[in-house]
Amino acid sequence: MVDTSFATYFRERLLNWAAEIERPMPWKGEKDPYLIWLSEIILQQTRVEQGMPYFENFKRDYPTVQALAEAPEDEVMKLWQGLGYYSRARNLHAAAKIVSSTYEGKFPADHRQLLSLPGVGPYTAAAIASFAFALPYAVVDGNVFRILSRVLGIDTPVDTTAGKKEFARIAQELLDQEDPARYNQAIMDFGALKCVPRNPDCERCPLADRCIALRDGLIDLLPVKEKKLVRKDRYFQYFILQWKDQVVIRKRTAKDIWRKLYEFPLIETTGIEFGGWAQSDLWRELGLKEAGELKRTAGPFRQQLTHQRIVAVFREIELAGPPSELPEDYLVVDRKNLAKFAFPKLIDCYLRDNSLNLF
DNA sequence: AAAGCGGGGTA
DNA sequence: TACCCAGCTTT
Repeated sequence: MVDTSFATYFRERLLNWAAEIERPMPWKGEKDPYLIWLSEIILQQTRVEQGMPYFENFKRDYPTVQALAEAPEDEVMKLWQGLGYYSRARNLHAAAKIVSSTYEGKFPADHRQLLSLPGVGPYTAAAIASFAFALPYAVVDGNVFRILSRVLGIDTPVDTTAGKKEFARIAQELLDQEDPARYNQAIMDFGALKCVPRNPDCERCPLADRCIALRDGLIDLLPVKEKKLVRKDRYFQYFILQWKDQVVIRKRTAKDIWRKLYEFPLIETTGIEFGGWAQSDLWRELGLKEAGELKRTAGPFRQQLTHQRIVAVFREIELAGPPSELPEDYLVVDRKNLAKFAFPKLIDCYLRDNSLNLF
């Protein structure tokens, strides 16, 4: 249980601080639940500056949830291109369809129903409930974990079930019931501007006089995370199979990175041994008797993802004519239409480098 | 409970 | 390089 007098102190200092600062954002003070939801999905694990242009683009192309629901999935993926965590785009589209049909285009003013939408978890449900409907649900995001663990000196790992539960309970107790939206906005602004991950501004912190971590010299040790990142290396060889102005691409459908984005035919190897590709099964699957004539190899390109390091080369190959077999998910497109498809950053970089003069 | 999922900013 | 960001879903 959080001490009542501490809760009062915390709220008051936080709200007073927030009243003094400015942090303009396109969705701040927004009342349309659709736009609030849209901004929250975009901002999941994404810094505000990075998400801002995407919010504007989605708002422009899909002014209403119905417009988004009616859009083709590939179009939504294309607009999301470059933002990462593409399941967000897929869930965004799916949720738009649900709201459009089941809820007649209106987001439910109910925390539990919000939580049931695909892509809406505890944080996002609380954000929509408070910002759109003034309901008393405290947001718990990375900022909140950091602030509460420091001020209260809690070393329970935040990336465990017990940690999530404990911090959620405390956050809910601290919430200002009078104006949940203002409070939620304030605590996230505070985490983003004042109680930042490294070198926080403790000298001018309104909570410094009661901050346990500051008193005990634990600022750099909190919050505690238990799991450490494991990173794996992957080696991709992409084949740009061309004849005239036609090129083969395919949609990624497996449960893997970049699902529902497009790429070129791919051979993945377990190591840097990039030879032997001419004998790959890929050519047989495409109904090609031989690998074709290699015109150029570009790369290696590297991309660092959170959990994977990708090393990729791009081999440009001239075919005499179209492949006789195109497996499911493969398609032939005109070179000038490539820009209509959503590609991972890695491939987008390659395409830009070559400014579409593939040969 | 643990793993998987992007891309970019910062120290 | 390592960590973090207005986290969620699947296994």
